[in-house]
Amino acid sequence: MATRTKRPVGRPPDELLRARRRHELLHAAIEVFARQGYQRTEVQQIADAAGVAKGTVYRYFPSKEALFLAAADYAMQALTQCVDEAVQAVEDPIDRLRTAAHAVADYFQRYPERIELLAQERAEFRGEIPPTHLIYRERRRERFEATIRRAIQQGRLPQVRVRSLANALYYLLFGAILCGSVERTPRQLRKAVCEAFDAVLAALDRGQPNQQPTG
Amino acid sequence: MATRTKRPVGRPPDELLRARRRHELLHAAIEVFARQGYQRTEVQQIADAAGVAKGTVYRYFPSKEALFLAAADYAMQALTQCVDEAVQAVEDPIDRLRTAAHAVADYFQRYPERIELLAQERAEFRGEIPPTHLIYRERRRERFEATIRRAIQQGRLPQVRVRSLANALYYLLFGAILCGSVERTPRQLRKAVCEAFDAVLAALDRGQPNQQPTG
Amino acid sequence: MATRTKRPVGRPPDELLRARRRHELLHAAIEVFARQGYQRTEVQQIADAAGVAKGTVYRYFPSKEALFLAAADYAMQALTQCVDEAVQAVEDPIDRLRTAAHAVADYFQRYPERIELLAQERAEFRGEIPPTHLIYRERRRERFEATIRRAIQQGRLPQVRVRSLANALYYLLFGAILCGSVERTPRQLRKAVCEAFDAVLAALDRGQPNQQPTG
Amino acid sequence: MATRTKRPVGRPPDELLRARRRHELLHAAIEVFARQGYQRTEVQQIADAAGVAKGTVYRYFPSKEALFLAAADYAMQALTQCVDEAVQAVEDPIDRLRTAAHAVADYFQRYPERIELLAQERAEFRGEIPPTHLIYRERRRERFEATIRRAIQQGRLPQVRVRSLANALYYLLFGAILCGSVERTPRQLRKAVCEAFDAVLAALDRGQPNQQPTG
DNA sequence: CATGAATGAGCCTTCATTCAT
DNA sequence: TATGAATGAAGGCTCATTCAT
Repeated sequence: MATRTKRPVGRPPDELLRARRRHELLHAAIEVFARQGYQRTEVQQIADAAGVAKGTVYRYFPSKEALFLAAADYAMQALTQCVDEAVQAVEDPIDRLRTAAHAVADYFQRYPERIELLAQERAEFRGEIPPTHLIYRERRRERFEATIRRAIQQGRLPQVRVRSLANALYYLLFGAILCGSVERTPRQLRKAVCEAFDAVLAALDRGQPNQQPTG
Repeated sequence: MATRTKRPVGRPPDELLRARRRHELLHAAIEVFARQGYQRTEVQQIADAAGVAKGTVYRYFPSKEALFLAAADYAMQALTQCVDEAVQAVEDPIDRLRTAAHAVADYFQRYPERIELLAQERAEFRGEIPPTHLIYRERRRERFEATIRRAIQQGRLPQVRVRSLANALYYLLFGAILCGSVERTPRQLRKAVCEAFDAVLAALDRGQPNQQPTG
Repeated sequence: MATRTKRPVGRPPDELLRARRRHELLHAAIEVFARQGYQRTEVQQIADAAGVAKGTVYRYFPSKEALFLAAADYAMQALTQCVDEAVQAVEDPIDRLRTAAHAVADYFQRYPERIELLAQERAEFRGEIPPTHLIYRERRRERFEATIRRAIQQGRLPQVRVRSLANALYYLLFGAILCGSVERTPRQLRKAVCEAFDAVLAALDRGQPNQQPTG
Repeated sequence: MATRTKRPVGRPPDELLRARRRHELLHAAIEVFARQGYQRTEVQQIADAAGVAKGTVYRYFPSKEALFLAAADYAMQALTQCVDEAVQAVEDPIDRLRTAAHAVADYFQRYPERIELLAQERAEFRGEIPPTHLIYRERRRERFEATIRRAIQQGRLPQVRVRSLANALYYLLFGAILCGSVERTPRQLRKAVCEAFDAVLAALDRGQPNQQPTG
């Protein structure tokens, strides 16, 4: 009944507006969740930060929890993208590893709050959902291990199990980010992460000198 | 009202009782906080787990927060002790490092819940207090770096900055514990942590083969 | 934006459209309010049921409350009409009473949800407005009591106060509808209402057998 | 662990206190729910009326809904008791019926608000739970129908189906209470209910004059 | 000292209503 | 005129903390 012309032929403007606002909300959420923690954050504060009414938040995300997880996912996706771009043109496997690590360090120097999202996610939702960062790790694992395998084949890295070494480097990076962000400025964080990673990489590397210090 | 244990003339038993109950409360707190997370845990649940009334909890700890921090501190202290004991008799520096790492892995295999305490502490109280584990790290840093320095002097580890290498190994261990505990049994966790650490250590090590596999 | 039915020169069609839509909204409202209750019903649901946008509802009714009351009134008006039509040609006073009661039963067998409207109206708006059904009762009271008076004069009903008997029969019918609708199918409801009313009527009736069982 | 002497031997005081407060809460709930309706009532208002904090309400009833239903049940139980007591010593079946109806009228003259509870219950929770008053009706049905059967056997009531007549009288009473409470004082309500019931009873009654007007 | 009933601030979520397009 | 995105007041329920017994 009733002949309603829903969504006037071309609908982009609506969709775009909606996407933009969703984006704004995510950014506001990252900012506030990161600064105050999940539990200490009121949805009203995020609404304020985004310049909308509280009810509007719920038009875009069904719950505070969903908003948080979307924010965490957004942050991890952005990180992944940064790393992918940085690594893209790098051929030498050892360089690739270092470049990737430095891209991570750069990212968190630029968005230091987002580290907290990882920590929050783990603490609040452990058990219910697998941490976002581990999901993204799995998606990249194949490529990551291939790089390491190549480095070993080229005699650049010692002959240890690829999986173990890949895990170790991931753990090192992850631990450095989490620990390093405590009582450090973003700049110091970046330095600490790079130094730790580079130290191990340098120590592991045997030969063919084609690594230039980055940063 | 009938059989009430009125304070017996000598005070000591009271002191002992109080210490014992505090101990029980800490264990109950670790157990429940670790299983459910700080925010999702009600003080009543800890009281139940400890077999006391809720009010009693507040006779031993001024607040839920203080109880949590005391529990986290307790867990870290126990970990420190385990590592100290394990490392005590080991002379060879590389062995010392591996032994320490394995002691950490053993500890968290035995008390896997306690990993959550670290994560919770970071997420909930970041900014207000420095994480317990970093405090304990600082206390042991001197000794830790001394071990590494010795290994380098003996030519067992490559010549990179001690501080950087020490940090890197700490980050690696910390990251392995935190990441490794997700979707793994305590046994698998231990294996993953040891493998990652050993892989790096083996890769770093130059020479004098005196490492026996532990565990 | 392309094919928009701009107000055609003569206004009538618009008026008709408006009336039709108002009608559709009332039906949708009856349906949804009856099924879910006033408070549990969202205006959006009625808009959906009517196939219009939520804002449109407010172009026809100033508030949710007004919409509900209009719906209840509509239902009672339809009932009144049914009863009036059924009773129109019936001469014998006892038959008129029975016919009226059966018309009510028929109506609610056909629109069982509408019983809920009566219940809802009473519960939600008591005190603010007199229940619709009592308003309609007052309008018909004169005629109703005249019928009873006639039956008494004809010696068909015992000599009790007309007002009391009229009230009693109304209460009986009203109570039967409200109670009878619980855990009964519409068909069973009709049967229960008719049986109860007929039983009393038969018990009251003295003589001149001209009642045929209806339904 | 910990040898706690829970509930000091005799526990009456606690239990009594709890029962008393539960009682107070029920009365406050009846009062406020009846005056304002279920939805328009805030739990805080009931807490205020009972002189306790909001949290305390939730120590006695798990939810607003449960509180309401408990209140409705309480009111119906009290009604049942009043009727039982009034009817107890009455032998003559017609008298029993009238006495019961008058007891109901008396009860609602005394507690006119409680009528609203019945209306509210029906409106808010229809479908989820059977109305309290119908549950209590079922429990008394056997006795009620026995009385009517006896009256018929004694030739005091006409020979119509017992079940139908019992239902009819119940509906009449129920309808009278619900309709009669609108725009009437408690005193007028009582009068209207009694008159309507007595009118039908008088009209039905054949013979043996042993009914004295009550009230 | 231990208890656990009472407290009340706090917060997520809903949804009637508005209004720019 | 119809739309539906935005608004923000409202309220049920939780739970850390207190304190009379």
